[in-house]
Formats: sequence, C-alpha cells, structure tokens
Amino acid sequence: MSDLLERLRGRGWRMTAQRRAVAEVLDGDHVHLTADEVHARAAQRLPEISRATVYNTLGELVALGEVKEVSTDGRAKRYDPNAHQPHQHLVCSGCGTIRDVHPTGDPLARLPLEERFGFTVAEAEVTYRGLCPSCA
Amino acid sequence: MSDLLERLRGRGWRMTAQRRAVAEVLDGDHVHLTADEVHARAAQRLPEISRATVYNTLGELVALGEVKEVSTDGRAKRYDPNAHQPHQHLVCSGCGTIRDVHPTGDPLARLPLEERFGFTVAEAEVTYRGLCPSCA
DNA sequence: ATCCTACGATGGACGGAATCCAAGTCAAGA
DNA sequence: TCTTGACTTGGATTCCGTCCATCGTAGGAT
Repeated sequence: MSDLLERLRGRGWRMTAQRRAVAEVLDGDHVHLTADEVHARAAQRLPEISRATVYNTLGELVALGEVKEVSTDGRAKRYDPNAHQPHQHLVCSGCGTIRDVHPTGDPLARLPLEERFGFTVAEAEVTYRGLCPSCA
Repeated sequence: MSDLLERLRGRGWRMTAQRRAVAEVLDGDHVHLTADEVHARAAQRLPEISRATVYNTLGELVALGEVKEVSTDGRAKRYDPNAHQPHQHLVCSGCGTIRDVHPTGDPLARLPLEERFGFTVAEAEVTYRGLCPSCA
C-alpha cells in the first residue's frame, strides 16, 4: 500500500470506504483495467459499491493526475495507474493486450510550429501497434 | 480520389445507390466526419438511407483500407478519407475537431528494440491533443 | 463524545454510439 | 426478363457512461 491514499488525503480528499476500495484496486498490479473491472474488484471488498461511485472516483483520480485514461478503439476506456512516469502504449492487434513502453525523446517536439495551426498543443499520445510473440 | 468508385467496383463491390452516396460524401473535402454526419450528408442525396447502411458501408471501406477510423475519447468515431497518405492527428480537447498533421521523423524509430518485448511492431499512431484557436 | 452539515454514495433512469436481426428489396449475371 | 444472393431497412438491443433525487456519513465544530 503506497502513499497514494496519503497523497489523496493531503489534497483534501474526504476518505470514504468506497474511495479507499477503488484506490486500492488501482494501487495493485500495473494492469490496465476497465471501469467495470475496477468495479468488480472493488466489489470484492465492498459488495455494495455502485458503478456510479466507481465512475466518479475514477474521474476524480484522473483529474488529480493520479491515473490516466487510455481509450482503446470503441471499447471501454481503460485506467492506467502508472501516471507518474511518462510512457506510451504498445498494443497487440491480435489479443489486445497493452504494455507500457518508453520511447526515446519527446514526441511533442516532433510537431513543427507550422503544423500546429494555432492550437495550444498539450500532449502527444503514441500508440504502437503490432503482434505480440504469441500472436505472431 | 474520384476513382474511388472505380476501385471499389474493381474489387467486386456491388454498386448500390446507398454505397455510392456514402462513397461520394467521403470523396469530397478532407474533413473527418462522424458516422452521423456522413449519414446526414448522404441523406441529402438519398433521403431514405438508413444509419445501419452507413455504418455497414463505412465498416467495409475501413476493411478495404480506403478510409481510416479515428477514435476520439468518448465521442463518436470519425472517418478519415485520407487513407493513402501517412499522417497523424491533432485533436481539439474542446470541440473534438481533428486536423491532419505531419510530424518530422519516423515515430516507429523512437521505440528501441528492448522496449518492443518481442512484438512485431507494425505502426505508430500519434495523437496530439490541445485546444484549437476558438476553444482556447 | 456528540452533533451538524456539506460532501459523497446510491441505483435507476437516461443518453449517445454502434450493432444486431428478420424481413423486404434490388443489382447484375444468366 | 428472371433469379438469386447480396444489400438495405428500421426497430430493438447492447454497451458505456452520465445524470439525478435521495439517502448516508466523514470529519470539523462544539
């Protein structure tokens, strides 16, 4: 149990059993769970927890920068607890598994000013697609 | 791109008024329309065209590689008729509009071998996020 | 320790996007 | 022109996620 709960408390989070359950689920393995999967795991500890609460809590964690959202083509969003280390994703086109990867350099720097069209560009998200060893 | 219909016919596509209407919508400006927008524009020519047909046809065009799907967080997918020229996307977090952009260098080259975990990496998709001039 | 109250939780209704399905229609080869 | 299987239709359905009115409770105040 890391200091995630401590950080949240320090930011004025009102600590409830539900929020603790969700935070503890995400604090575990570095997998990329959907909101429903988070709900299922949280419900093992706290059977009455509602889906709405899980969505609310995930949204708050994202807003606080403790968790990142990963949107995978049309399916349910996934939530990535590895938010403090910048990284990108490698997705297997066969089975859909996601791995965190760390490309070199800053992808933002690759977009020249004249290609920004007046946008205030905040981030660059890179998704590598391919086949994992077992699907190849 | 006006030979799109020819290419499709050459691939054994049965040419119907509905498919022609959808293909002609995409053959126009290089904007990134949602399925509903494609439906609305196709319906100007062919008032009774159904949403299901638009979805079917878009799916077929994607499978044929004539159109690319662009999934933008939580919003409706957009369809990119510019499928033959490699490019990346700049997305406005405010209104969802998408622009094609051309970063320098090859994003694939930035993923070191030891970060590929045995995957056969086929492509890198980069999404730049920010605010467009009117949303800023 | 107890009280208060504003913030959080609940779950059912709701909404948008996309898919499914059974029935009707029609393009195009014979 | 006929035939047939591919295509179209629109309504129902699923999947994800949000909204909302109501109830519960964490934690500061007393």
